[in-house]
Amino acid sequence: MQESATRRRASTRERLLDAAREVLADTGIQGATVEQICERAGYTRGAFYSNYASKDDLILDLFMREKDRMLIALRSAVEDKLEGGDIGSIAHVLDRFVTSQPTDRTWFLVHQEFVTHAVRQHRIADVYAELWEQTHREFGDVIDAACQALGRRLTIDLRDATRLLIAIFDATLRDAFLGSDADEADLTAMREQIPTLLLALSEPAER
Amino acid sequence: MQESATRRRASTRERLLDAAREVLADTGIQGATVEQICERAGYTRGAFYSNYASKDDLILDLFMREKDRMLIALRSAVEDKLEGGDIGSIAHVLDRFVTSQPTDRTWFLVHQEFVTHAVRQHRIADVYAELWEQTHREFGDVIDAACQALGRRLTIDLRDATRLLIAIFDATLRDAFLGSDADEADLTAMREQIPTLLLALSEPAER
DNA sequence: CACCGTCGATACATTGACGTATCGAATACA
DNA sequence: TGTATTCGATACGTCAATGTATCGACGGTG
Repeated sequence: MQESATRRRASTRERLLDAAREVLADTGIQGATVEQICERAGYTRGAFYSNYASKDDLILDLFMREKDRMLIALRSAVEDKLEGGDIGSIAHVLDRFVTSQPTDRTWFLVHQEFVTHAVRQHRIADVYAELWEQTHREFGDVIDAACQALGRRLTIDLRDATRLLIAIFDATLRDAFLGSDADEADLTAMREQIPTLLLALSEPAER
Repeated sequence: MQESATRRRASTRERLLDAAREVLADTGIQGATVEQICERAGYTRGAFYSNYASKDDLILDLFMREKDRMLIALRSAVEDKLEGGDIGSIAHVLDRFVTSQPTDRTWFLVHQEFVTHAVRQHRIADVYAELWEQTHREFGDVIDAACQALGRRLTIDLRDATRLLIAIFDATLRDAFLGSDADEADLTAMREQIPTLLLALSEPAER
């Protein structure tokens, strides 16, 4: 059977992708060399070229894996938050949702590269577009549900509200890592702002 | 005199920086080669090494020039808008201010590189910090003045409001360039949102 | 247990980017 | 106009990264 062979193959690919993620955060896509990636993964370049045709090939694979992982995490976070039924304050819902997102330096840098690369290359842009659309949908659902649970209705378009919150989230991460060399972003300020903002942008729902 | 000599020198540096800006937008900091930059500037590598010790050296110079240019443009835009005395609606003030900022693809990509680089390298981070702080101050002044002129008072911290608007601005650019390969970002949606947002986040000032 | 195929390591040739050293030309100054 | 200096071009050596080709080892299979 080729099962075991391909399983081994899948395993080394995982290790290569994990290593690529780290190296990429350190030195950027262009700065990362195949050798660095292999070294960190515990392989030599032979293993690499046995699995990927080029660095670009691996990058694309990494992007797709990142996208899938993010969406899975996002979706499970949404389900955790929404299906509990026991929704507390609007602060709690969004707060726990937001803090369930990865906020570490490596993640930020990888996705920063992701965006930049996507703006330049159309092949990547397609992958990103799907991630983007799904993220919007899931995030929008949470906001929507939170408002309903609190008996409020947005005074602006749900889509705009979603974009707004995502924008705040991204800017907060960026500012955090620009301002300090901590490994985790400090989100306390944002966690206070978001509920305030949502209250300001909604009104009691007529019933 | 050495005046003319240094003037010539300054001129080639300008051309090198202009070229670097474009190449950098195309291929990123790491991807850009000294040769590419020189070629686009109409020089050979000899001219480069006569002016800069390394690519990093030039990058730092470019960042400082970009920073200075941005702040000058920002400041003159603020003066234009505020000293007219004839402030129309809140939409007009912020609208004209926001649209006075550069919103082209090259600009976006260069500053995307800028941020990513600053997160990784502390020397760059210092330059960025100054840009960031000044931008905040200028932008905050505009918001403040706009509110006063309209007889409204923010219900949230001015600093938070500023961060909010900048976050929207940045996210709008990013989304625009991710979504299409246009050379100029479409800002119409944002230009409608911002006044709405500011109204929602302020109340009539007691007088 | 022996065979076969896959996977990863090693060695090699090639490319291209870098930085230096040297040369020629343009420009300033007497 | 002659001379000195500065700036940019050319040519070179060096080094690092790439991709390929080959070899050995390990694992599945009859």
